[in-house]
Amino acid sequence: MRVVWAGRWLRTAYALFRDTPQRSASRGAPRQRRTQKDCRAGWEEEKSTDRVKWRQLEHRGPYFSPAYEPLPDGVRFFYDGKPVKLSVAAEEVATFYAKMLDREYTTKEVFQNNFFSDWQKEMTAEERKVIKHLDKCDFTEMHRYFVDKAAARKALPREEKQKLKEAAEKLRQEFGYCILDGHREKIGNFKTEPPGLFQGRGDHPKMGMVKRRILPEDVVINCSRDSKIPEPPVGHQWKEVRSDNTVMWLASWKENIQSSVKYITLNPSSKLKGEKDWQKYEIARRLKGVVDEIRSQYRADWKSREMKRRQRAVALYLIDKLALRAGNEKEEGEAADTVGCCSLRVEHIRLHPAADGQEHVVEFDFLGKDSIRYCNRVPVEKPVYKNLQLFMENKDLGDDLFDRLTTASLNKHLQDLMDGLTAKVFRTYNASVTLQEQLQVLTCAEDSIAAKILSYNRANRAVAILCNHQRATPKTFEKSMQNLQTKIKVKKEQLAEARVELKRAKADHETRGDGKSRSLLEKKRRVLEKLQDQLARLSAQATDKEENKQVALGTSKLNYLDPRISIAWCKRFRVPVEKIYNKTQREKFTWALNMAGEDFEF
DNA sequence: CAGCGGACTTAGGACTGACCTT
DNA sequence: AAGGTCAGTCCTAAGTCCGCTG
Repeated sequence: MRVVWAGRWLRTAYALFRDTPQRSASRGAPRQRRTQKDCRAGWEEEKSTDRVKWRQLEHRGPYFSPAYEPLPDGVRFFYDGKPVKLSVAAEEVATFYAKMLDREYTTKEVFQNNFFSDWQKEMTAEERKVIKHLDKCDFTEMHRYFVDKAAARKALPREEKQKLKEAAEKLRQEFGYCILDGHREKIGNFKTEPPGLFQGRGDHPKMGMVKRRILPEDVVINCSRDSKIPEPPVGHQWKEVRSDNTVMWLASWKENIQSSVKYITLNPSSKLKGEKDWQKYEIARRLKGVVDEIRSQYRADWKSREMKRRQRAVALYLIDKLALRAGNEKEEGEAADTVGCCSLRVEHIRLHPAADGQEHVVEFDFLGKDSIRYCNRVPVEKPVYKNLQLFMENKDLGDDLFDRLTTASLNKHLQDLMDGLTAKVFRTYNASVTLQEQLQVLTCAEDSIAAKILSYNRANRAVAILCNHQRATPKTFEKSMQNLQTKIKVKKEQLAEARVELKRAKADHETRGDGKSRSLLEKKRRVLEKLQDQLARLSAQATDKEENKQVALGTSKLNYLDPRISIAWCKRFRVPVEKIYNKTQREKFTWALNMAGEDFEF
């Protein structure tokens, strides 16, 4: 099987090269990842060509958040009604809290407890003796100070604002770029994360903990040996300088909340990131070629005698059909309680023999990534239903649904089915295929550009819904919807008026029949047409807005939809690509922009 | 050979600033 | 000038998956 797919891969790559002769020479196709088993003799070569990410890397290191500036004397903190002058360290942490005072987040008990306990660690022994309870602390004067400061900044005269802007631009020019293999590339995040209070999403056990300041002494620099090594800020030194060209990051440090590593990395517009993006979609396209076979296999496995195999087959069905995430295990108490497919628990599903006029309905209700709720009722094939029943037998609500399955074992199996296949590839594959199908179904060649864009957004929306990409209803939604409706109403009135005028002009022309009345008639006709056009555009906008209220389109557009599908669609239907992708998005998808002709098929 | 940490992708919300109206 | 609105940008948390290690 491997050999067959390698052949397919080469053909695909070749086809891509032909589309883009100008790029192929410099870029090269993404390389297929090979396992040692496949090609033992070629392994050394693979190591040098596949794992190596760059030959030259030079940059300025991260830009550090400015040192803490103590509050002016007039800004006081009160404990139990009395002003208390805090030590600098304790004051700094207090300002973190004070800045957030108006956020609902800070009222949560976990947040307050975590904050207070971490704050006490920064206090002097004296302060600890006095400051015993958070509810006796009064940060309002501090809070007001920061609010005023923000307002003052906003109210700055134009020239001052211009100066600030120029300073920021200078900083970006200085720190925001690196040289990678001779090319100047944008860096994604060139600043270290400033200290503050940790804000996890959902019910996070660590919310409110103090995220400490990052110093050069925490930072590992990664750059090429012969490059100009970045200078640490005066009086400081780097934790380490290394030259590891098998990784893409420029600098890293360990963060103190989860003790995970944070990185300074390239911007998505960079060549290296672009190549990886391309590679991701090529893997998804290879899945298209084998997905039928994989589907028949997991169907067969629903009847397997081996429980492990059955669970794997049912989980894979859910991942494929519902675009669920893999669902790695998480350490309890370290993060919010969220799940994906493999980590689903009995409490997260309910089985209905019949519901909504359909048979074998499974109701899902769980918190997924970012504690976004996944709530869905879906009819499934009977053997799936029966298997789920079986997996739930004699279990408690808190038990794992798939107790014999891990993401590692699932991915290992997938790897055997297709080189490079993992659970998340199904999401990419199904998202892209859905976009392509929906565009096909929804687009009318005769439509106006506005109507075509509405169709595009609808296709995009179908994917976002599949992937459960939600957003909070924008705070100004009601208001802005109302404004739009008013505009529509006004436009309708104008339209009615224009109709009357056209009629009048028509009658006038019929009686008079001269050139002047004709040109007036034509003019009225044009006005009417223009108004109709504007109304159609507004209505489309309103529909789009309403349907999009709680759906986030950006995530799928940026991460799941092969840009070549959209670009091909734009070319085929004469929609300017700028209507679909803004400047940043076009930069990210540069790799695809010239590659996809109008006949590109995912 | 599981468990863990590192590296990288995916994610939603906050913030910003350009543009428009009042 | 002030205030409102919105797209675009920034931010960093939270996933996935891999490779190393004991």
